[in-house]
Amino acid sequence: MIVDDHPVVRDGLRGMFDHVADIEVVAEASDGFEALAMARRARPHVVLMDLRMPGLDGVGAIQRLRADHPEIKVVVLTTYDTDADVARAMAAGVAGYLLKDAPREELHRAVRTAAAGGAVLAPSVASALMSRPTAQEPSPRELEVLRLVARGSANKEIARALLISETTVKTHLKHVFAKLGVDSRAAAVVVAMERGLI
Amino acid sequence: MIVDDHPVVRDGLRGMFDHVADIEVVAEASDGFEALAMARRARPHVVLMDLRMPGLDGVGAIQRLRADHPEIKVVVLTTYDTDADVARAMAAGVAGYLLKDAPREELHRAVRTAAAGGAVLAPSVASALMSRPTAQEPSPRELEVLRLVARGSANKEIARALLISETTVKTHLKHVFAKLGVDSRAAAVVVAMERGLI
DNA sequence: ACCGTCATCCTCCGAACGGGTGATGCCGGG
DNA sequence: CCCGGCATCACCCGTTCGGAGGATGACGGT
Repeated sequence: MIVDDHPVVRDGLRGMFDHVADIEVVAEASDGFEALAMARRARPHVVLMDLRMPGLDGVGAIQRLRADHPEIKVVVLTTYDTDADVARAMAAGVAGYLLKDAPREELHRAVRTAAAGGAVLAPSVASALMSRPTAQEPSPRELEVLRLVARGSANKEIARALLISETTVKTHLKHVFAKLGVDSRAAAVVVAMERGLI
Repeated sequence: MIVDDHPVVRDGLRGMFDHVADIEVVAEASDGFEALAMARRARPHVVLMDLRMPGLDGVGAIQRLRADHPEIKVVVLTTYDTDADVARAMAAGVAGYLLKDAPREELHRAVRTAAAGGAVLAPSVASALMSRPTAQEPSPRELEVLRLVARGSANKEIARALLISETTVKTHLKHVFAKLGVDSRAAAVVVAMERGLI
């Protein structure tokens, strides 16, 4: 099954599997909700899933999909390989993570490997997983503060918005700085954006 | 002609025009340089061009393409509609700007319109163009300062790095804030990243 | 029962930031 | 020729940040 919100990509993928004997495209969906509904009926062995989609996004869809149908293998096929995307996909339990610049042979191989119970990772994704031994993720509350910082809010404003004291805001930010390895709010929002945290 | 670095997208686009009588895909390219070489031989009427590509990117390719073959119409087909992307594409003289979530009918229509000398804009792109009457772009020097801010540098460090006084750095930043409509360095880097300025 | 994480709060303080006002020189377009 | 944008610099001043200490309670897992 193919899940992607771009008609162009869906057509391209279907075409790539058109003349492949051992792979059949049994369904297509353009967002997460549609994917769940289609999977229930079509019962695919493997799902090729984009991550960034309107409505229910890829990670949410994967979580529900794997809860409903643990036997279905999910291979992520996306444009981005940011730490946050990769980490969330891995946590959701995917069988593969490929980038959209992959050639058709790699896609064929990935689907077969996944169907056989194996795992497939794009090279850049593999290295992204390696290069984060101490990847400290900010807590939900810390991210909330960070998002307001990204909007240009001062600590005092953030305190008012979140109904906490300014001291607490500063404490949260101190922890965020430590976890992101920076020492200023400007650098923090840049790192957070690059990692897809906000 | 189709220009996109993703094989999946190229296949999808070719498939979309496969059974369309009045449109023929005469060439494909996976980056800007290849696009220039192919255009010279294939002489397409219309080029569907992605913007973000390895090597020579879309805007650079469009500029050279229009210099060499002014009669060729270029329609941008990309995932993003950031101000900077749209503005640069428009400045390069494109006949259309569509997003990759466009349905096939819209693509057909766009190619026909472009071939006939018309212009096609995705709705969100049109509104992006509208919503910037006073879109003040920071000057090169100001962007240089902003990039260092995004690295987390303090004004004093920026001054040392650029061999200017701290006062000058603050002046540049003051102007950047005014142009971006923000009042803090954190918000400035966010806006700059969203607009593709840094 | 204990330890780590999260979330909340406090004080003190120097450095950094952002706003205001003003000035100089250069350049290019009207 | 003059005006506006750019780049450079100065001084003042109030506010904000970020660092360095600490502290408390709640929760969840070992």
